Amino acid sequence: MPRRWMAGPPWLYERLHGCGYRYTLPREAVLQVLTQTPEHLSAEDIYFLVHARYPQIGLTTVYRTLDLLVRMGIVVKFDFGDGRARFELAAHSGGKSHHHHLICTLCGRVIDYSDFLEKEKELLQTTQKGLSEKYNFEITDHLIQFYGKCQQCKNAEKQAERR
Amino acid sequence: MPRRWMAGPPWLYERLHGCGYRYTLPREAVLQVLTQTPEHLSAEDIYFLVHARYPQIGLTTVYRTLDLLVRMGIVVKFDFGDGRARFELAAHSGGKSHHHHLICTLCGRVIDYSDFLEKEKELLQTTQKGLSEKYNFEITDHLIQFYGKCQQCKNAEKQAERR
DNA sequence: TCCTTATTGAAAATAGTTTCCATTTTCATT
DNA sequence: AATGAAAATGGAAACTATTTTCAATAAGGA
Ligand SMILES: [Mn+2]
Ligand SMILES: [Mn+2]
Ligand SMILES: [Zn+2]
Ligand SMILES: [Zn+2]
Repeated sequence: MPRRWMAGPPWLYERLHGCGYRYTLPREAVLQVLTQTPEHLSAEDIYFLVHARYPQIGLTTVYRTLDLLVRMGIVVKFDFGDGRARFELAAHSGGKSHHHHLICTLCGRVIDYSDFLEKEKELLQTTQKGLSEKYNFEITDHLIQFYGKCQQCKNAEKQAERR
Repeated sequence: MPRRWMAGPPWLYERLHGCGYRYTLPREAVLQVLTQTPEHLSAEDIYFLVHARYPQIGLTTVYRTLDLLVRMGIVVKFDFGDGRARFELAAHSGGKSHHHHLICTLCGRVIDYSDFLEKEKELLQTTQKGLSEKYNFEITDHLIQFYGKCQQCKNAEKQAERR
């Protein structure tokens, strides 16, 4: 494995070492892919992109690396309901800032949105406070997703009707 | 297969026939299990419960039946992130009324809650309207879930610390 | 009752992810 | 720079929830 020291973001080395982990090429490569694409990549997507430059890196290691990065809070894992996990760089690690997702149930397209976050935050605070009091449940995370039909699929549907 | 006609709710027969489907023992049995347990059962859970009374009914059929009931809107399918789907009777079919879920990330326990629904509805309406205008996305469904630590797991944690 | 067709059950297939384990690599210590 | 203990890797095999296949069976209209 070629040793190209610290071609990745400098904080990665610090971050890994701070947690007692080692700085390795697969970790750098996976993070690089996540940094360069704003899309919601699956483990396999990431594997292909990593593999294009570093053919020796295996799918297993990509899975392991993603798991590590998620546990370290550098990467966020999503489930859009199509049976494969999706990964996105966390906001504070250079990813897109706080947002939620619109998911087309017809074509699987995912749209990031960050409108109405103030209103959302309001609900979340009220709800979190109320629920933690009522159920003594300590809320650490939340998931808000909208499902529906995207513009493209609506158009395609109209086309089909017209014929 | 013993024929015990319509031991299930009378509307099931109508509902199935209305859609061109047949009234069968597996369909009745699966629905019965879902009616009798308010929990969030997996397909396998349901299979075991169905199987206890009707050993000839197979897991495949349980999956198929659940899929059918979900498509008909009689049953709702959830994903709590543990890799297996969960099923719950839809509100208008005799299930619990509209609610969301608190999920303990330590023990997997799921708590139903239906507080703050007014505030939630408010957010949903604002968001749905705004997003459908901005992205021309037609929202048909939403998912709101909270993750965290349940009371029992918090207590267990304290116990562990104390020793 | 008869006949068409939907439904079923068992086995095999699928697909994403995880585990196993022998080999390689990292990096703190010499 | 060399050493060595521990961490990390990659490929194969295992795992697990779910789906597909297909021959046999059952539902229900005629
Ligand atoms: Mn996103
Ligand atoms: Mn519920
Ligand atoms: Zn679409
Ligand atoms: Zn718990």
